[in-house]
Amino acid sequence: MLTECMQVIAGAWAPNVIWSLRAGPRRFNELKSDIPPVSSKVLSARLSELESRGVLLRHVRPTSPPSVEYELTDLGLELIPALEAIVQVGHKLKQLQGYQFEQDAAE
Amino acid sequence: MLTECMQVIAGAWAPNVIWSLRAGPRRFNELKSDIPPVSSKVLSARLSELESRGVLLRHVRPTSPPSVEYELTDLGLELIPALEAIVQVGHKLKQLQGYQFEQDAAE
DNA sequence: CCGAATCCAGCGAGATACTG
DNA sequence: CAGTATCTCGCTGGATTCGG
Repeated sequence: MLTECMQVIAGAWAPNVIWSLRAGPRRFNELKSDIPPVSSKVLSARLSELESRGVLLRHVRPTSPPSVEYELTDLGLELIPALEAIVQVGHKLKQLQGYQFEQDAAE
Repeated sequence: MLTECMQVIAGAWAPNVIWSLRAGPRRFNELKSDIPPVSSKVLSARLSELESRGVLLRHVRPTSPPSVEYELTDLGLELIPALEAIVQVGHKLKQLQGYQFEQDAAE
């Protein structure tokens, strides 16, 4: 069970995508800006995976230039507290024993 | 921040190890039995990583044959609710839209 | 029983370039 | 703007073997 369920947030930058969407819908290039090291290819792959898993929704607006918005589903929103809990533990580990993390500007 | 904190549960079978230890201390081969597909090498690697990160403790008992127990630290225990939340979402996705998971005997 | 050492293969991520 | 198409490369995990 655990292993399969973990697939929901598997893949590079998947947690970051969910994290970036926690405050509301965002567009492709906004997400790309939120997560500088991610490439278009990988971001695109992750978004389509997360969509097919029911974590997020994709809205295409027939404007010119094209505009696509992504937002979390109700189920996707339920992942936020989980990620927050992990971040909490990470923080405490950092403080308690000076565990070295790499630099990362994003909250 | 998120990215570094996620490192705490990174690596194959790391979440499973934490999951298996949630009910109390377990020995190396018990963990290996709990997580059939994991190899000794990887389990060993993961345990030492998780130990160095402060997620779990390693107790060596000077018996013969050797006996080593692993148990979660307080910080490690804080990860349990996070994993449970993810499992909850996984379950709901499975039910709501018949998303196909692979077979897995473990709870 | 609990690992460490070695070797190897695969997959997935990164870079780059291109399109509607 | 929002992706897709290739290609390469490196890491990580699997299998196996050996040791305290």
